[in-house]
Amino acid sequence: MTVSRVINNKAPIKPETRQRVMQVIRDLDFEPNHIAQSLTGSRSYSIGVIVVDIANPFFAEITAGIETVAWQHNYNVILCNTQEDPMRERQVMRMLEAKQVDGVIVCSTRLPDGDLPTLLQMFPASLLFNRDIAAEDAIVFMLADEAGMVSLVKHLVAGGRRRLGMIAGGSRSRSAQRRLGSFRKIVPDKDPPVERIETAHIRNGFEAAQRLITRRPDLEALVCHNDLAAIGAIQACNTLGKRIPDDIAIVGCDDIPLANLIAPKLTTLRVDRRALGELMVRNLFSHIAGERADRRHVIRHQLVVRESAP
Amino acid sequence: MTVSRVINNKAPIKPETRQRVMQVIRDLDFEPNHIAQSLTGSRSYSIGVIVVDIANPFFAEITAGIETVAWQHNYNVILCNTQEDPMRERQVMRMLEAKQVDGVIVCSTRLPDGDLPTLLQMFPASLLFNRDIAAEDAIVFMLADEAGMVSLVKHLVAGGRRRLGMIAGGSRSRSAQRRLGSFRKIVPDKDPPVERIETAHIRNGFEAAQRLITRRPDLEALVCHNDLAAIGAIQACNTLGKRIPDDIAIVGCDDIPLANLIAPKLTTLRVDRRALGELMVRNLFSHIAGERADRRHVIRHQLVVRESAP
DNA sequence: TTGAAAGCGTTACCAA
DNA sequence: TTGGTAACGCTTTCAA
Repeated sequence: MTVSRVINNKAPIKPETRQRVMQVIRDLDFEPNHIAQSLTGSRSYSIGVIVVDIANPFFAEITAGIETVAWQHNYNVILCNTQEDPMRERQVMRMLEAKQVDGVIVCSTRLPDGDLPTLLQMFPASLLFNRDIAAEDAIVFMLADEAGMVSLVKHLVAGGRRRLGMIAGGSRSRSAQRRLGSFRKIVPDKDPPVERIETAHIRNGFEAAQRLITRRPDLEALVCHNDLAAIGAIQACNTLGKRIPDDIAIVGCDDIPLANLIAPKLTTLRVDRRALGELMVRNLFSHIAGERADRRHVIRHQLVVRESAP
Repeated sequence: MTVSRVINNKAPIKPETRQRVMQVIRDLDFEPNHIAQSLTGSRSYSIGVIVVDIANPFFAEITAGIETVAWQHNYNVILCNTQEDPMRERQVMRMLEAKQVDGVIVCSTRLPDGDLPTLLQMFPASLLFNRDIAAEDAIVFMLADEAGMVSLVKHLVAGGRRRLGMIAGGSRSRSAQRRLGSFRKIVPDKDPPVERIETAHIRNGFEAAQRLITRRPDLEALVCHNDLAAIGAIQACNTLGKRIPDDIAIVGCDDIPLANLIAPKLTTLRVDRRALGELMVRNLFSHIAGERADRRHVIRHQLVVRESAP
């Protein structure tokens, strides 16, 4: 008991006793058993991080940020990769409950709206990234997709470009819906040409751009769902003999490393993933600590102007 | 007790009792408490994965492989990012011990040889990736850097190239030492030109290649420590007016996504990171299960021939 | 200021 | 085939 008090820095302890205990702890190389600590019901000092794909650099960097801060708070991270499988996500949550985690961060959940509240309330605290839902106590972090699109289009229009087209993302992706919706709303043209691609990869971006430009050779700019699609679009322009940015401007989203390496360098939107991860855990922890902070957070992209749309 | 037996599928249980218990478990939505299970001393059903940088796609993909198989075995992964800090690595291990993990996988440890055995023996099972050490019970997975270099050089020589140079990695990196050593040993030239770069990034590769080519304009091929350096070298060749692969061939290592996107596409060495991760946990698990499998494993790269050195 | 007793949810062991 | 009891290593509560 006395030892427990020393370890947890709890009064009252006579300074001399404390010293003596500390010495023995050192001598014995004693490390308190977290498992037993958790069992007594207080804290497990671990949080669950659920991501759809840890091999995706976007989530890997967020996770890196999360882990850094978690470690500073003496917490560890139980990493769960769902591989986009809602079933798996559900199982993972049950497992995290059994492991008594003090909180979860769920990135881009694939679970239906209806299931989320019930599942999340198994945890003392929960945070959803990239999924807006009116869950009772969940913290929500959203990317400001609409605002990002606004800054992109404003930048293009300010550069004197009027006829814009878009290569939009998959119809089931919510962020794709938000970006496309916002694009349609603010673009000068009332009925802008749009091509949807189910997966936003280079190949699809290439083909979509070819179709778009062939259909509307007078396009002055192409807004792409993400950088990969934009890189495909750049290749399509090369193939079709369109000069970038003189004939047509190209913008993407994400600022992947390649965006700054390709020629021409890509104008795009960036969000500091690592900082985002750090911010999210901090929020989760203050929630765990019972502080009632804001529950809804909107993270804005930063416009990165490069050669493809100066 | 009876419930425990049902959960763990242990005899003897009357089938009818089993059914009755199962039903109640379903009705109550009962999930056994892993924490308590761990405390009784059996298994914690979690393993620690220690990586120097989870934001590095190389480790992120290995981790993805590990997580997949761990999940199949009902295990979870406690992810620890050491950020190349040996101190942190030591602390992380103590923490994992306190968490009673059943095993650890340590990727590219930065700890000195002397400390490793003591630290690793805290765990029921341990696996080292990319660090060869004669630790008692640790499993060791090594990349066959030497063999990879051999296949690279053989390929270049078979293409009729004799005068090879190398952009080698940092002097403190063991894999850089192995690759450079192997290069020197098998290259036709007895004293080949070599430039070392401390961090193998594009910028450094660019500069090193410029120096190398300026010093030895007759070079027929450049072997680079990794793909990033190789991409820098490609840019340097463009700057200096050297045509690839006609004037000079370039090869890298790693097969990062960019290697297949850049022009010319890069000839390089690949290792299937995800499969490697899966292989490693499988090994760890059979070790945990007490099966005495091989303890030392060498993973060979695969030569990927592309345009930069056909 | 210290420590004895009870309890956290499970499993090992043994008795019924 | 079943279930009572002790034990895992800690913290909470209460008494000394």
